[in-house]
Amino acid sequence: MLTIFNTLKREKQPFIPIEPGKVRMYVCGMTVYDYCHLGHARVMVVFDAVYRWLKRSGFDVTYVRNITDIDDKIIRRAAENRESVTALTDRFIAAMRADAEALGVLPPDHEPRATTFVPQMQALIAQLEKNGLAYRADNGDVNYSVRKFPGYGQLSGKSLDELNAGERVNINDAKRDPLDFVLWKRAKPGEPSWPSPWGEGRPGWHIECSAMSSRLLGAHFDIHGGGQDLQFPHHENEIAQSEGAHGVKFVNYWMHNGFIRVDDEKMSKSLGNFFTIRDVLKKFDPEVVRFFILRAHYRSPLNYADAHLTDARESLNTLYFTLRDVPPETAVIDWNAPHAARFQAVMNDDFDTHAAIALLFDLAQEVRRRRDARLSGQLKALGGVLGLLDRMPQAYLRARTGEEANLADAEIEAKIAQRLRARQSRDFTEADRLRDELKAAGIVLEDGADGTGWRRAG
RNA sequence: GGCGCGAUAGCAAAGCGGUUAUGCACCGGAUUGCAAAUCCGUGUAGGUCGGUUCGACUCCGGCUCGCGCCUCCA
Repeated sequence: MLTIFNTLKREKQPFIPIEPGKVRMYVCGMTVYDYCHLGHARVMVVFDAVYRWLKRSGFDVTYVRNITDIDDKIIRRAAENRESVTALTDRFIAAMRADAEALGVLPPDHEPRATTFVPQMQALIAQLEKNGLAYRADNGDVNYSVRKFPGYGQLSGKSLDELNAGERVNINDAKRDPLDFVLWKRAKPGEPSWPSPWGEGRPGWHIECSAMSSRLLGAHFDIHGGGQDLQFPHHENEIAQSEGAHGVKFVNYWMHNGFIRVDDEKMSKSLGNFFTIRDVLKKFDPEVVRFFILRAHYRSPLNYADAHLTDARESLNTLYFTLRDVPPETAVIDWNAPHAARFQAVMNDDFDTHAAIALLFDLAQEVRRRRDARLSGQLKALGGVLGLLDRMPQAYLRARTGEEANLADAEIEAKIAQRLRARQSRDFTEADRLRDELKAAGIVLEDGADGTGWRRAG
């Protein structure tokens, strides 16, 4: 039985799909005005693991991860770059997909772009207006009236009065309540805009997700995910919009992943302390990054540092050493076998990939001790459930990471052959010198019964 | 100011009212020409002060420190 920690209830609950056997899941994706950073990597990888596990559990899953391709920052960045909004967003969408693919993130079933759902957003705004929840402000914007929606604050556990008491709420005369948010923004000269009953303009950010989710998944669906920072106000606003317009419950299970941190602070664009995925991939194998993310609990904060990635790399190496030394026989999972049964139990406990990976290490040690090729197949297959250990061990261990200068395979083989001759004539000084020379170049040699193997230290 | 989360060994990071978490690093031994990988073995925990309990890292409360949200942010 699968349980999910539901942010709305602040506790783990048994997962009961709306329609038996089917899961409809929506995750807030990226605003595409720059390259994705590790925080974005975490959302993609965490919910990829959720998506994979739901499918593996036999559910027919429809997974939607949206793309915000119109907003203030996009418009500003396009102007700075002297390129069109479309050229900018197309470029960064392509980059995002390349990053996702590198990290082993499966494409969602739908990746809707906000700009292709403007009519649906307008229909939703019209419905909100009809339901008395939206009003036209003096500045030409259409705003949502949070006071008119009774459940406002249920997700974030905040009451409107508590929020209003806060010191940091912006004062905006056009809003009846400081927490009212924009549904439709009146166009400024030179900005992209769409005609509407409220004049030329563009959609507010929050309405995008309500429109895309209801169109692709229905007014009421199972799981909605995203980063913790979206809990308030974005997800709170989505609830207000969707429930306010459709009059039915919006989402059954809300899931939020923890932040990536740098020096114990949130990694974010506004703080400027972010590392892009592609920068990190210059130094580390993408599978190491995926492993690094999945071995933490998805709701915990995760500190980023090169030393921690190095730690993750050494750790993942151990699993690949096991697969290298005890080649897997078959990769079919026997879910009744002890490790697989426990793996299933921990994954069913709110997608505990951390515990699942700990189990992989228990299993790996047993594989090595018993040199059991069938058990090794279990290891590879269970890793595969998490999107790990899919490569041939040698390919992983010899993979060149990023841009670092490194010896060509042929040069390495030549040095090894040279060292072999030295060893055969028992010139160990020369042999060790050659080995040290390779080691300095990041190549580790391993003398075995059937010759000398090598790998990159990474 | 309001609301919420956390504090675990050298580092990273989990679950759990009583029984080895796990990984990396370290130390001793085996193996190896020496290494690498592997195996065997040892050690290092639970911020602080109280409470509940036969028993608390685990439950409750105070304190200290750190973090997040309240503003665009995954």
